[in-house]
Amino acid sequence: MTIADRKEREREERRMQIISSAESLFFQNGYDQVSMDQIARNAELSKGTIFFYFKNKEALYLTIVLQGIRLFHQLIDEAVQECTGPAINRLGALGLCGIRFAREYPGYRSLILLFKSGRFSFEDRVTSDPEVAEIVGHSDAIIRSMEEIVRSGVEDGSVRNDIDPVELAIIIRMMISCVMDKNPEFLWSLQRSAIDEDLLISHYMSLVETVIRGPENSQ
Amino acid sequence: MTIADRKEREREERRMQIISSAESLFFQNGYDQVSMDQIARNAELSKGTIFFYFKNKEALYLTIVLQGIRLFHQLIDEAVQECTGPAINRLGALGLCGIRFAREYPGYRSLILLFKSGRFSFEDRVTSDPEVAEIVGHSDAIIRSMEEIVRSGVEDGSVRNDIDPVELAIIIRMMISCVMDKNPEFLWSLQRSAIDEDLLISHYMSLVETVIRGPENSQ
Amino acid sequence: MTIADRKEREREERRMQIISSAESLFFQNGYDQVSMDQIARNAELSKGTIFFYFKNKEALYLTIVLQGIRLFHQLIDEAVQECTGPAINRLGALGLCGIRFAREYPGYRSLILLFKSGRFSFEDRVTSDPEVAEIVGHSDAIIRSMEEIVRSGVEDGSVRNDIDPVELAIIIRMMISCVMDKNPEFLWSLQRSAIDEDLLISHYMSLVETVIRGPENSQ
Amino acid sequence: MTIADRKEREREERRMQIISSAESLFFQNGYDQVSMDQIARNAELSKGTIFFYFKNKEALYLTIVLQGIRLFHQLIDEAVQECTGPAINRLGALGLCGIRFAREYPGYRSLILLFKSGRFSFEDRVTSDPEVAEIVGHSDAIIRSMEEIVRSGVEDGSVRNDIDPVELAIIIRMMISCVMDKNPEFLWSLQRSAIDEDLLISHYMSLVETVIRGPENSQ
DNA sequence: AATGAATGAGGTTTCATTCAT
DNA sequence: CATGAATGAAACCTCATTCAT
Repeated sequence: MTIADRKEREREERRMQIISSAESLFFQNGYDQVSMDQIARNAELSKGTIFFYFKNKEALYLTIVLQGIRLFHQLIDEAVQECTGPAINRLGALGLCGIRFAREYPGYRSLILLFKSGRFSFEDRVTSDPEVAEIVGHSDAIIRSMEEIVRSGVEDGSVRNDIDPVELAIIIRMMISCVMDKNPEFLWSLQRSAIDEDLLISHYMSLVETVIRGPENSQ
Repeated sequence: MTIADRKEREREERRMQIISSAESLFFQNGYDQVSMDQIARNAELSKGTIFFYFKNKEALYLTIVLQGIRLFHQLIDEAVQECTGPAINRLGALGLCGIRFAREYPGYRSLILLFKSGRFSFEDRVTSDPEVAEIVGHSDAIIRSMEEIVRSGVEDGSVRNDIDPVELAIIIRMMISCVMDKNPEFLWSLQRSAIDEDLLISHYMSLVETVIRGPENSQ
Repeated sequence: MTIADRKEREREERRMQIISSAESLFFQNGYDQVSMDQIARNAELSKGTIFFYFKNKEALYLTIVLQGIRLFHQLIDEAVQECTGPAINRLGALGLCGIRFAREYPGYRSLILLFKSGRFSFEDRVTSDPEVAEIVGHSDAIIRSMEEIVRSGVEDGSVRNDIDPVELAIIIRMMISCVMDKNPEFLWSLQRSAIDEDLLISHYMSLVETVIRGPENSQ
Repeated sequence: MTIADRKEREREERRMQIISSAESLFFQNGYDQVSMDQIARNAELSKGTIFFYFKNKEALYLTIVLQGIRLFHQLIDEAVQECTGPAINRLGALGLCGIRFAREYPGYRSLILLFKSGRFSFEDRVTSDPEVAEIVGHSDAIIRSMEEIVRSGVEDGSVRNDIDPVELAIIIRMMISCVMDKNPEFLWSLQRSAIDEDLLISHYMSLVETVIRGPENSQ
C-alpha cells in the first residue's frame, strides 16, 4: 500500500500546512481579522483546497483550538507528573505551567479564550460535535485534576483543610488565570512603575502558595 | 428658549436611543457581530441617522465604552468614599464594587475588555482623541487610586508593609480582575459542583484580604 | 421701505456668501468632489439654507458658471474696446485676455469647461432655463465678436483675406484655447526643459499673429 | 496543456469582457458617473467577479487608460515610421494621428485627460505602481519623440531654426492638442456656420505647417 | 427665513462559500 | 484531489435632498 500510504501522508501534510498557516495568521491578527483568502495564500494552496480539508472557517478554528488545548493539557500533565514531594508542589508546578503556556503560546491562549467567550455558540454542540466535545473534555480534565491534587494535598497536610477542596480548586484556578490573562493595561502599570514582570509573578505565586497552605501552614 | 430646549432634549433622546440600541446589541452579540444596519433597525431609525449622530461604528462604540467606564469609575469612587475604618476596608469595597460591576454590567465589561485588547489601535489617539483620552484617564485614575489606598493602608497598619505598595496594588488588581472575568468555564465548574457563586466569591475575597493584611496582621 | 430694503440686502448677502463659499471649494476640489455639507459649513450656514437659495447643487453650480462667464465676457469686451489701431490688435488683446483669464481664474475656467464637457445635459434646457440660456449666450457672443473683428481686420488689411472670416475666427479661437487649457503635462514639459512660461506664451502669441496676418502681411 | 490554455484564454476573455463593459460605460457617462454595479450588470457578471479581476474601481480605470495610451503611442509610432521625406512630414503625420485618435477614440481621449487632470493623486505612485509608471512613460516618450523630430527637421532644413527645438515641440503639441480637444462649443460653431469639419482641420493643419516651417521656408 | 435632523438610495469593497473543471 | 473563478449577501459609509419647526 505504498501509494495509499504516500497519499495519506501527503494529505496529512496538507492539513498541517493549512493549520499552521491559519495558526500564524490567527495568532497575529485574531480570528475575525483573518480571511480564508489570506490563509490560502499563506499556505500556498487554493481556497478550494482549504474548504476541502475544513468544511468551515469555524472548523479550521476549532481544529487549532483543539491542538492548543491538547498541548496545554499535555504540558500540565507532564509538569505535574514530574513533581515530587507534597501535593502543593504539584499545584505550584501546574500554576507555573499555565503561566508559561500563556507566555509562550499567547496565540493559543487567545484562541482558547475566544472559544470560551461565547463568541460562537458551541454549547449546543458539546455532545454532537466530537471536536467541541474533546475541547471541553480537556478543560474539564484539567479542573478535575486540580481538584484531585487539592484533595491529596489536604491529606498530606500541605493544603489547608478549612475550605472545600472543589471550591479551593476553583479559587486557585482563578488566581492563576489572572496571571495568564495579563492585559495591556497590566503591562502599562508594570512599565510605568519600572517593576520587573518575572519578579512580580514570582511574588504573586508565593502569595498564592500562602493562600493554598492556609493560616496554620504558612511560614 | 423652550423651543431650543426641546430640540436639544429630543436630540439627546435620539442619541440615547441609538446608544441604548447599539448597547443592547453589542452586549448580546459583540462588537464585530453587530452591523450598523441592525443598530438602525433596532433603534427604529434609518442608517443615515445613525451616521448623523456618530461618524463611525467605532465612534459609537467608543461612546458606549466611555459611558461604561464612567459608570465604573463613579461606582468605585462612591464605594470607596462611603467606607470608614482602616484603609483595607476601602480596598475591599473597591474589590466588591468591581465584582458587582462585572456581574451587573457584563456587557460593559466585555466592551471595555475589547478596548483594552488591542483589537483597535487607540494608542496613537490617546492624546488626540478626547474620548479615547478620557477612557484611558479613568482607567489610570482607578489604578492610582488603588495605589493611594494601599499606601495609606501601610501607614495605618491595615496593609502589609513587606511588599512595595505599587506592586501590591497591581497584585490586588490582578486578584480582583480574575473574579470579574469569570468566564463560562468558571460558571460551568460552579454548576457542576453545586457551589453557590456568592459564597465562593465571599470566600475568595476574604482570602484576598488575608493576602493584603500580610502574615502578621492575619486574624 | 427700509425694512424691506434691509431684508433684500441681507438676502443678497447670504446668496453671495453661499456662492463664494461654493466657489472656493469647487475651485479647489472640483464639482463632484465637493459636498453640500462642506459648502454649508464653509459658508457658516445650514444645509437647509443652501437649498433655500438654490434648489439644487446643479443650480448653485450654474450660478457660479454664469458668474464666471459674465466676468470673462466683460473682461474681453473691455480689452477689445480699449484697443486702437488695426483690427488685429483687438484680436491680440482678446487672446491675451483669454489667457489672462485662464491664469487668474483657473477655477472659473475649469467649471466652464465642465459645463461644456457634456457632463450634465444642458442641451435640452438652452431655451427653457434662463440661466443656461445666458451662459450659452455669452459664449456665442464672444465667438460672434471674434468673427466681427476678423471681418473688419480683413477690411483694414491687418488680417489675411485668403480664408473665410468665420473659419479664421474658429481657428484663432482654437489656437488660443490651447494656451488656456495648458494641462499638467504641459507644465511638466516646461519644468523639465527649464523654459519660462511667459516667454513661451509670448512666442506662441506672436506665431499666432503671423498666422492671422497671413503670408503677405508677415513682417 | 490545452486545458490550462483554455482556462487562460477564458480568463483573458472575462477580463476583456469587464474592460470593454467598463469602457463603454466610462466612455458614455464618465468615470464618476458610472458605478461598479452598472459595470457588473453591463458585463453580465456579478459585482464580486469584477472585484476579483480588478481590486479597485481605480485599477479598472487605470487598465483602460493604459490600454488607451498604448494604442495612442502605437498609432503614432506607426504613422511616424511610415513617413518618408523631410522631418516635417513626420510632424504632420504625428499631428494627424493625434487628431484621428481623438476623433476615433474620444472616450479614451477623455479618460486620459482625466488621468492628467489631477483628479486622482497619481504623482506619488509614478515609481511604485507599474501601471501608472507605464502610462506616464508613454506620455513622456511621445513628447520626446516630437522633440527628436523637430531637431532632425532643423537639421534637414524643413523646420525653422530660429526657435529652440524643445520650445517649438511644445508649441506644436499645443497647437495640435486644441484640435484634439475640440469641445461641444466648437462643434456648435461649425454647425452654425455650415463649415465642414474635415476641411477646417486640413486648413488648420496647413497653417500649423506654415508656422513650423518658419518665415523663410513658407510657400 | 433659517435650521438641521432625518432619510434612503446608492457607492465601494470584503468575504465565506460553492462548483465546474 | 485540487483549483480558482464566480457568487451575492452584507458590511461600512456618503450624500443630495426633504421637511417639520
